[in-house]
Amino acid sequence: MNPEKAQPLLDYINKHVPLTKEEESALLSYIIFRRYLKGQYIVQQGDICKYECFVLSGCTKTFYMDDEGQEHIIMFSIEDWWASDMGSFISQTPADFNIQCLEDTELVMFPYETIETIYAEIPKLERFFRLIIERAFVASQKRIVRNFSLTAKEQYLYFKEQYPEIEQRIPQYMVASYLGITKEFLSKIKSQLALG
Amino acid sequence: MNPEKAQPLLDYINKHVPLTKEEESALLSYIIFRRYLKGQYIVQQGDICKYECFVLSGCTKTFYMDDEGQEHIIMFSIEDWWASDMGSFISQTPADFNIQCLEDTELVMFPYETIETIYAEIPKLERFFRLIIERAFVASQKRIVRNFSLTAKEQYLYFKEQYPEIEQRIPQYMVASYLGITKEFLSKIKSQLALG
DNA sequence: AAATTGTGTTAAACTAGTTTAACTTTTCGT
DNA sequence: ACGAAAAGTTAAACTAGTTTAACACAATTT
Repeated sequence: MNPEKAQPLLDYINKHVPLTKEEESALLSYIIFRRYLKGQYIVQQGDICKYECFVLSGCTKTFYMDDEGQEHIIMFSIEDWWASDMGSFISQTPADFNIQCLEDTELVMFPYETIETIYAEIPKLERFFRLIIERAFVASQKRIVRNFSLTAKEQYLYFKEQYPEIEQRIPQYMVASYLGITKEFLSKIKSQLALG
Repeated sequence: MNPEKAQPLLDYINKHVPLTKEEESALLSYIIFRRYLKGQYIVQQGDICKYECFVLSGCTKTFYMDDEGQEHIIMFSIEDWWASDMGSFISQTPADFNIQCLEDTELVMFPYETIETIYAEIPKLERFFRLIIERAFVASQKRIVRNFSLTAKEQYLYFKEQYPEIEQRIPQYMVASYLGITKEFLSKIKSQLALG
């Protein structure tokens, strides 16, 4: 892939595991640049997730539809974040999640067919992925803790504080879905906060 | 550490990444065997978590105390599972969680001071930890999904089905805490299930 | 400029799960 | 075997968050 486009990814990787020029160009030969339009799906529930995606620009939501047709947003991904259904990717089984673009989005895609080659040829990247998945796991556990111990209002305030950029870029009903509450209740919370 | 005691760990690792005899004995020189009694703490909230622990026998609970002094159980660990506060371990910051033994428990402990040496000397183990953390992350995400979309009764039935061994070994109020509901409500759910 | 679609608000009726409190049963140390 | 402590049950009053439904206000499309 085009080395210029890949710079934000290389910068991100180099923060965790410094790569040589040779390793960088080896990596570039195994990954793919791709552009999606707002509304397009990167992964659809039931499909096999064939890529782990690093977001260069734009914004995606990862969500699933429950049996009643209700959408539940699991995460948003913006610049320098990852987007994939990891359960589907690592075991090549049908995806639980949809990943859809909320803006025009540019991605670097790590294909499943080349990921083992990448690990074998550039062992530092096996370390890199261990490090970022460790952090993702810790973040996921902390989210479970918040679900248990915070009220909806507290969770909303936490979201605002942690992801102020994201709140600006997405409609409020998606924030509600991410927090696991109804849009009506989030509206109520916001009007309470506006007064007090 | 004593190779005989370590066999369940080696079997577990070999399922993911087959090790040579040399690699096995190198690993054994870096890890520690330890026994804890029922009630003892392996990690205390606020301390630095210095070990990642593999459970050889026994059972632990990982939990935290909220501001109101309420205990919230995050996970149980039995034979062939891991127990640690990964957030604390990987960045050597104060632990969010307590880990306490619910039975007399035997562990293999991977010390923070030797973990980088282990990765450097036995690169397969960097792969091994990547693989198990990937799975842990996927499991954690699935738990978030269940929290969002299942009722308390459904979550209880899921727990029973997934971890029938654990339910036999721990008091019911701890199951309630793990599910994020009160013991009184779990009691009600069970009596409903006993009828219908 | 009108019409449609997507997004946000308000309020009343409702429900899943909590709180409190009194009670029963089981487990455990001596 | 006994008493104390830990674990589990029941039920009534309560509350955080849902549902439904009607309305308001953009933003796009025609």
